This record gives sequence, C-alpha cells and structure tokens, in this order.
Amino acid sequence: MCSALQLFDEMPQRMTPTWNAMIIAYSRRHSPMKVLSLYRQMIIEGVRPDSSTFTVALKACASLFDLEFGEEIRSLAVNCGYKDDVFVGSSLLNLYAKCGKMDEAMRVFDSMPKRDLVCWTTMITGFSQCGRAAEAVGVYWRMKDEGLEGDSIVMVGLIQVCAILGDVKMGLSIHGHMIRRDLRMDVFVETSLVDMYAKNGLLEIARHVFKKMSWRNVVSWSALISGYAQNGFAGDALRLLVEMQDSGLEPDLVALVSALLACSHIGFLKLGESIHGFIMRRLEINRISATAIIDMYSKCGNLSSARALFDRITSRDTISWNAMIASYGIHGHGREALSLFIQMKSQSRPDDATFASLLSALSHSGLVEEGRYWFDLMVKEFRIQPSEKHYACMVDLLARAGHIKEAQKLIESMTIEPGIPVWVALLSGCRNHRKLEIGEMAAKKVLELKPDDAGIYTLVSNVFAAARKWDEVASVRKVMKEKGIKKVPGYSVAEVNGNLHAFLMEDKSHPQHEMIMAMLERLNSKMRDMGYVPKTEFVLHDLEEEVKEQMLCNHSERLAIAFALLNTAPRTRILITKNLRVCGDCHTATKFVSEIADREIVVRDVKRFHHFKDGACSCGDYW
DNA sequence: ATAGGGTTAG
Repeated sequence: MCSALQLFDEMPQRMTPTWNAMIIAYSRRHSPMKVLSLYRQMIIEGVRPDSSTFTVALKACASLFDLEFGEEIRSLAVNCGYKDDVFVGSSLLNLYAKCGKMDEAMRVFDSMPKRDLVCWTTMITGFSQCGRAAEAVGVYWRMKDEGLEGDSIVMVGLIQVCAILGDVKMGLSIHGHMIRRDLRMDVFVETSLVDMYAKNGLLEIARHVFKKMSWRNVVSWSALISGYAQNGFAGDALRLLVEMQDSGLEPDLVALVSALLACSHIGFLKLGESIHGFIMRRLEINRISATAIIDMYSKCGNLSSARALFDRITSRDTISWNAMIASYGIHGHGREALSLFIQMKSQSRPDDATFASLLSALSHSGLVEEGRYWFDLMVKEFRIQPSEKHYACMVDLLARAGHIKEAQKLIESMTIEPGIPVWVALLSGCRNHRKLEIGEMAAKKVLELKPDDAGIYTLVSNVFAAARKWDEVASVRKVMKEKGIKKVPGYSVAEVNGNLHAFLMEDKSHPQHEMIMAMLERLNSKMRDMGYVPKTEFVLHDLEEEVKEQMLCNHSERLAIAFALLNTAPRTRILITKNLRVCGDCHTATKFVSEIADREIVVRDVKRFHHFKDGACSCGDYW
C-alpha cells in the first residue's frame, strides 16, 4: 500500500480507474475512513466517479453507519446517471439496511427497474438482522416467484430467521434444501447452522455440524460456546473455551462474554474475575462486555465490584442500566434499585425488562407503595403493556406483604390469562399469611395448570395440608404421578480456593463425606441448644418425623456449607450457589450457622441472594 | 478494468 500510495501521489495525471484502484484497495483492507477521504479528494479535484467508485463509497458509509454522507453520495450518483445501476442500487439498499432503515430500503427496492440476486439478498438479510423475520421470509417468497433461486448467502439470511423465530422445522428444511441442491457449505453457512441449532436447544446437532466443519474460525467456536452458555450448560461452555484455546485460537470478546454468562450461572467468581482481567489486558471493555461483567459480579455475590464497573461505563444503554438495577434487586436493595431507576429514566428509555427488575426489587424489599406507584406509571406514562412477568411481580409484591385481597383483585383485572407464576405468587403469599381460603383457591388454579416443577407441588400440598384438606393433598400426588414429575435434583456449588465443588442432595459420594457429616452433627447439636427446631413441613413425603429431619440436614446447601467451613480459613466469606430456592428450614439453620461459626455465608438461590451474618439474613426473612 | 449481499455476545 505504501508504494502504491507513493506512486499514486507522484502521478501527473490520474484518471477515474486510477482513483478507483486506490479506493478499492482501501476498501479491501477494511479502511472505510480512507475510502471516503480519497473519494472526497477525488471530487474536489474534479475527477468524475463512476459506478464502482460510488459502490465502494456507499459500502464504506454502510460500515460506518454514516447515513448522511451516504445520501450525499446517492444524489451525486443519480446526477451522474447511475440511478438504475444495480451495483449502486444494492450498495444503497445495504446502507439503509445497516442503518436500520428497512422501510426506506424497501421503497428503493420496489422502485428498482432491475434487481439481481445481491439486491434480494440484501433485503432478506436486512430484515432478518433487524428482527423482522416474517418480512425476510416474505421477500424470499417474492424472489422465488420471480424465478430466482437462492444461493448460500441467501440461506445464511434464512437460517438467521430460523434462529430468531425458534423455528427448527424450517431450519432443518433449509439445511436439507442446501444438501439436495448441493449449495456450497462454507464457514459462514455452517456457523449459522451451529448457531441456529444451538439457540433452539438442539446442542447435539449443533455440535455434530460443528465437528464436521472442515475448518472453524473464532466465530464458529463462539457460536457453539454461546449456545451452551445460553442453554444453561455452563460446564460444557467453559470446557469448549479451553478446547478452543488448545486448538490454537485466541478467544474473542464474544466467546468471553459467553464464558462470563456461564460463570454467572454457576457462581464461578474466580474464573469470572480472571476473564475480566484478560479482557482488560488483551481486548477492550465495551458496553456489552461491561454489562456481562457487571452481571457476573453481581450473580457471583460481589455487588460492589459490579457497581464500580457500572460507574466507569461512559455510554450506558437500557440493557446496562437494567443489569445494574437487577443486581440491586437480587441482593435485596430495593431502595438503591429505585434510586438508580430514577437516575436512569432521564438518560435511557426504560423497557419491559427494566420494570420487571424494578418491581421484583421493590417486592423483595417490601416497598409496596412504591411498587403500586411505578406499576401504574409503567402503564400510563411509559405505555408498556404489563406482561405476565410484571403481573407476577406485582402479585408477589402485594401478597408477600399480606395484601392478599388486593393481589387477588389485580389478578381479576388482568387482560391476559393468569398463568402459573401469577398463581404461585398469590399462593405463597397465602401460605405465609395463613390465608387458607384464598390459598386453596389459588392452589386449585395452580394444580389445574399442571406445572412441572416439584417445588410448586410442595407449596400446593403444604397449603392444602394446612387447611386440612387431605383429599386435595392426595390429588396433588395424583397429578404429580400422572405427569411423572420428578424432583429436580437440588444441588449447591461452593467455591473453595478458586475451585468449584458441587453437592447433590443427600450426596454421599464426596471424599470428605464422613467429615462433612460429623461437622453437620456438631452444628446441629449447637443449633438445638440455641433453640432451633427443624421445620419438617418443607419435606413432601409420608415419613416419620425423624427421617424428615434427617432429610433436611442433607439438603445440598448444608453439605456445601459444611464442606466450605472445613476447607477455608476461619472468617473467610463462604459463597454458595444453588439451583432451587432455599427452603425455610435451611434458611433458619444457616442463620444459626453464621453465628456459631462466625462466618459470613452468602447463598444465591434461584431467585435472589441471602447474606447470612451474625445469626441474621440480609433478606430480613422477607423472601 | 475494478465494484455490491453472509457467521458469534450483554
């Protein structure tokens, strides 16, 4: 390039093709700024651009999202007689598509007298990438009607559509179509397929396609890693990251953001921290990676690190704000969540997720008045239609605080059919406040909807049992049996010295099992001396009281806590992550343990954090 | 004497 540029500068006479040669060279090297500055210079020197000059200049504008300059180039191209040129036209379509102006692109497209495959592809991909899946498919059918067949690049657009829509059937048929028509399978097509299958939870197929690829790049790896991470297979995602490095590829931001998601999921703070460090040293902290790191710190129990990073993001968008508000929520800081929200609304537009996080935060802090107020404003001022999630938060907020009647009224006023989360929120409020009549009604609704979560059946059964409705208790069992409900195995993960240790309920497989049981025994006897009485209603079985008590002691978080106590230095903070909610008995027990052992014990359950310290929990028993 | 459409993340 140096020599070319030197020669170019020395040339006494430079014709259009001469300029084009330089401009195209910069375009190929992905230097859109250079492309545009040469283009400007060419115009100033009075050299007339041709179709290729305009095409490349418009492409540069598209990659810089510079709509304004693009329009200027467009009008000059029209003046120079290239109004109907397909190259200029397709580049213009691409410019509008990249800038999110699909309606304008469609207008231009419809006015084009000649359209080739590239124009059609631009429209299909444009719609697919801005999430307008149905219109992407519509354009494809129009193209077929005009007798054109799609090539590999068209298929990439359609595969993305399937990924967005969650339409595996269509995905499979496109995949089949490509094989039958012998369309070229390159790394782009195969990576889109991996992504599409993975996003739809078909990880076996995604992995199979991935394995059969003749060569893979960073993007292919990232697609698969993100698929595992998003489907909750944190271990597989993290193993793939290591495998990727072993194969000689450096992970990029996308792969690491997915790895952070996996760390958040299992509470792997040590690894999350080291990924944060790696990103700072070797890559860049952009808005997306920052949000992922904030989420990781918060879900791994480190709220202050999350906030510190949040304060350093200069350009926050709705998603970054949402992440921070949700962080305060899961740690039980409703007031902070609210004040952050109030700051947010003057800078970014709150969306449905913002309100879901805010309402949930208010609910966990018992800020009922504030909850009512903002729910109302969400509908009236922010024009956000409440979804099931919002209703569930509000019913939870009201019922948890004992406003059972009001919660019931809210359900009756719902414009959408109340589902399991809404009834469960009412039901658990009824259980806590001993409102057995309404509780029974809610329990019946839940039962009708046949959930597949064993924990919900326990709740339903408890309420019937409290109301002494033994026939109903029996019917719970019947539904469970019919549906073949198996208890989701409860597990807890403890991070000790940077390693994760997982415990299942009643886990006897651990090498330190004997020591762990002895530790639990010691803790139990001290707890009883201090007045602890096991709450056996949290066990759903027809068993002797003594056996039930034994089962409670074997809940996975107790094993994990005992293990952590045995293997960490005195006074070290203990961090436990579990996949279910903490049961009421374990909650009481852990408070005692925090006092007996003089430890801060941080437990993340499936909904929120509990910080146990000196015999009390940060949730104030309001959970 | 060349030029336009494609893969992954919060």
